[in-house]
Amino acid sequence: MLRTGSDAASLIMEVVPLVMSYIRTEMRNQRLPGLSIPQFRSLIYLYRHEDASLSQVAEHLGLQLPTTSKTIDALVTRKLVIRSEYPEDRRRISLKLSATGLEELKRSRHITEARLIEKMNILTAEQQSGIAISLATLRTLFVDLNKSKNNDKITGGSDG
Amino acid sequence: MLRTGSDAASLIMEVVPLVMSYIRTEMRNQRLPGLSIPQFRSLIYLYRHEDASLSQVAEHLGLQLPTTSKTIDALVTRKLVIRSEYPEDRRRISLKLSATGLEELKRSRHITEARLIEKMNILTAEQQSGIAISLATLRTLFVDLNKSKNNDKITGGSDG
DNA sequence: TATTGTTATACTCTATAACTATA
DNA sequence: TATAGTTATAGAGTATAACAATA
Repeated sequence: MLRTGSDAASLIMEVVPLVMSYIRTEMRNQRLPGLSIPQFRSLIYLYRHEDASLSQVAEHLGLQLPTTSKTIDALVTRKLVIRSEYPEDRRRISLKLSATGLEELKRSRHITEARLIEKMNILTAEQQSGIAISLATLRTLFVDLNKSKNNDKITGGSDG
Repeated sequence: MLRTGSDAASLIMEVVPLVMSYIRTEMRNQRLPGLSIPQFRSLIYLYRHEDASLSQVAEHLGLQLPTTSKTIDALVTRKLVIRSEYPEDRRRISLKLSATGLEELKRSRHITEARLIEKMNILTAEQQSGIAISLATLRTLFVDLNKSKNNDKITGGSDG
């Protein structure tokens, strides 16, 4: 069977919201207040990028600045993120994970991922591998959503 | 490189929200009021399942009944969906796409998919094919979210 | 009693517009 | 003028609880 970009696009439209719905429900069902998905994603970004600015977080998340500001604000209130000044450019803020934030990130990630891993293990090793590779490829396509369009072939994902 | 269910799960947590964010923005940026994602998904379901009940739609979408009720209500108000009685069981309602709903579904799908297809076409044919296969596999894992856990190996996707 | 669906209520996510402070 | 971020406001998406109608 020949599959084209159109098939892949159609499946993205169908499957991504489906899986998203699952993730959202899982995260909400954790005990302790838990993290929302944007909160969770923000923490992951800050885990990887020390001293990020709000704009950087917003761009990575594909959200507007006010939306991101509120999201981060909630995390600061919960003491999961530390917001401090950035002397080199006093318009900017500097964001980083607190020790508590790191713990919460690990805890939350572990619980939700555990359920996903169960599901993945229903699949064969080849299927799991194919999914990992495909998702890494998609990540390269969709990171930095607001950036320019690159027309070269992409060679799969790195990072981790 | 060996990839496990844990790699796949981790990538799902990272990439699915990323792509979701892209889809949401694209759908919102269409001219004419356009469809929200749950509305869009509801129409797709009704396109495939004539005379569905509200519960069936809710289960497919992985949403609670009141949430789904409101979503459908908006579609009925916009005359994209026809809600009628179901004489065999008068507690139920019968939902189906109107002619307008079908048109709107096609239009909305076409616009958003066109952007996705552009992105897919940055990739090689093999990458596109791998993504399509992986997503079809994921679909089989996540459809009917509230159903029992099946422990057999799954053989990829059918349907379309 | 159990099931199907709606209404009431509240909270989160998201956006745009208007604003402040800094460059 | 331009950029970084916040505040104000509004709308959509989601949930739980309480309810009505039917089985």
